[in-house]
Amino acid sequence: MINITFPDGSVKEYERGVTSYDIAKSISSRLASEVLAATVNGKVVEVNRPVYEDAVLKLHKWEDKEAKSTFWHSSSHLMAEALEQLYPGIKFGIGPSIENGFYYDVDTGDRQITESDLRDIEKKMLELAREKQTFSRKEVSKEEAMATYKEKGDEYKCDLIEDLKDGTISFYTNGTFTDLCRGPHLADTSVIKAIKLTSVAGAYWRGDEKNKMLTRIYGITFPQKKLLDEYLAMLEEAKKRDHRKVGKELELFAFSQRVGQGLPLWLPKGTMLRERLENFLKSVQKRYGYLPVMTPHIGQKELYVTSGHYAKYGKDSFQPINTPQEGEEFLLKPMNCPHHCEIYKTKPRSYKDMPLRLAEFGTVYRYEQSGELHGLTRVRGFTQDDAHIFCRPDQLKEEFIKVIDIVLYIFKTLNFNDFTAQISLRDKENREKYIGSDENWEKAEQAIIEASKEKGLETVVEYGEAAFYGPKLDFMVKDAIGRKWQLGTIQVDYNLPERFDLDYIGSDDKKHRPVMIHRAPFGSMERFIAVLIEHTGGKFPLWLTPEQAVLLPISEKYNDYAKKVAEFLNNHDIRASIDDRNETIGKKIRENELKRVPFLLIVGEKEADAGLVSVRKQGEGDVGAMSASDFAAMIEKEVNDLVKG
RNA sequence: GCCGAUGUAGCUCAGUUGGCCAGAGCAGCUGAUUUGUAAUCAGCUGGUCGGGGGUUCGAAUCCCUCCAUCGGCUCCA
Repeated sequence: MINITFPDGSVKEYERGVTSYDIAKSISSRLASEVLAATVNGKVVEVNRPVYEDAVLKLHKWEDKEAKSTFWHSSSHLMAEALEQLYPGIKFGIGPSIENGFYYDVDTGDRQITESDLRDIEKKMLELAREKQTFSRKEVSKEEAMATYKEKGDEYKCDLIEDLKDGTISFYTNGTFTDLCRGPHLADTSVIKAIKLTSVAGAYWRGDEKNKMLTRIYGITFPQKKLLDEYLAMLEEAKKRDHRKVGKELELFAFSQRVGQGLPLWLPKGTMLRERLENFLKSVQKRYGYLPVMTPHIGQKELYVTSGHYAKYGKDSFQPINTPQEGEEFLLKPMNCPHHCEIYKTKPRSYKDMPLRLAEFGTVYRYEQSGELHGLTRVRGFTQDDAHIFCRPDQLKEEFIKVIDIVLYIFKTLNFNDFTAQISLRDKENREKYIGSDENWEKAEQAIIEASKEKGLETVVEYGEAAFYGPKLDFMVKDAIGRKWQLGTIQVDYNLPERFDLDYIGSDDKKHRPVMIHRAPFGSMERFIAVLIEHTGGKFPLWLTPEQAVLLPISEKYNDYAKKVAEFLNNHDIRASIDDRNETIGKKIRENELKRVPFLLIVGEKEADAGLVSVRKQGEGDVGAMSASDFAAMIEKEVNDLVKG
């Protein structure tokens, strides 16, 4: 007999070799039918795997992420089986579960799978799922595994086996399909009730663009049809918040083929919103002792040769601008730091001047790959809310902490609660990719880790994600459909001060090298606003929104009264306009609601006589009549509360 | 850059297997209406069917090419 410990701490005795399924059944048959995977002594396994020793057990139903990943991983095997039957001779790469579903990378040879084929594959999968195919596990030797795939002619699997250790290799078989796989899997395929293959895409084998491109088929499955419908409905809802769609509807920004790919045009309303954000950050930065600077949009090639960026990105970027002068070359600036370094050098600096914090909303240009451009989140011309902090090495951590404070304050004010903080360090194996001394890297990495810890930031550490000149702390936020984007960034740099030969005179009257921190709390205005749009669905906080209130006269007779009220509100710094079109009040309300105006002020005979406005609040409807000055006071208070937060 | 898809009026979309001057709704303009909390009515204007080339008696529709957009991959100073 063995002892099984449950999550609530209770312990029960079972026969040696009992399966998680049996255990679930001993509790209730309903539970047994819902259990998809189990964690036994910290390892996720299939429910039909026998347990031979005392164990801590957790049974996973659909709600658990362990169950979902098992479910989706098994679904990818099911899809592979369907593909193999529909396209004999197809070769397989990898087929993992992902955050929402699964994919499988396949090499279809001469044939091509396109989106129109997905329905047939889904149908085949459902057919196979209904067969109640079991997933059976078989441990194999490396030699045997290799032989199997050599015979099958599947070079991708051979490539994978190459990297595996003998004795850790297993095959899983469901129906006619056998796959090299660590598992775990579902007990059988019958629980897969709803299937949606979502898209086909190209993906390089092993993520390396030098390798062959395989066909990646994405899909998602559910144990109930209802769950799939809900998922699809949720995606539809998310698409309505897409910043590209909302940006067009609200006339915030636009693109023009003639201006060029990835070069946004800011429309009046978008520009005003952006200016408000800039002013907000400027006022915060003023409190934190930043000094504003401005630098040109171009710089001599020599500037970037000095910074090292030319060697690294020169070929893959916008090419130099030539002048009538023979041999003279300028580059569009891809970042502001070199210019700021030159500002640092305009006069001798003392240790007493440190830290020096130079801030600029600097517009930069980067030739991003055409396939990578995406709305406002990935563009070729954008404005960084940039600043460079030049400080003494002993001030590094403190300065870093202050920057974290600014980022957190901004996120809080704008209600970005769901972010992740990522510390990006060097790739442990490939240290030659980075420039700068080992010692400086070590110091910088430690400073970031310690500063984050002191601020109580929950962080994830990613190795190999650092910039080539230094480690960084990034703040990532998800967009409407779950894609992660980097917003705020804080980066330590020992490299540029070296390259630009920056120094300051210390208290010992000797020259010392300052440390540099690059930081941008928003990241870029473009990307930040894109994410802000998707988070709010275009219903911006009152202090940011382009139009805070629109006056809606019931008929032309009340236009004059509306004008008077609007003037009064404008004098109180409230952004109010009049919709004096010759339309019904119903239509004006509808259209201004669709424009996400927070307050609609309806004025007709009653209001004009009593000197009031009838207030209709976004999302709440009619909230009653009040005087214009009461309304102004209400707005003023709400704005102040939001910004001071 | 790579794989796949898409591109018809300012916007959202119809347009059957190639075949009469390419359609609708919204927006815009003109007029009527003077309105009480999510679409008043009528008329009019608007399209080199993404650009270029080809096949054909005939192309929005088929083929080639370029551009842009969308979903991924790679990249992201």
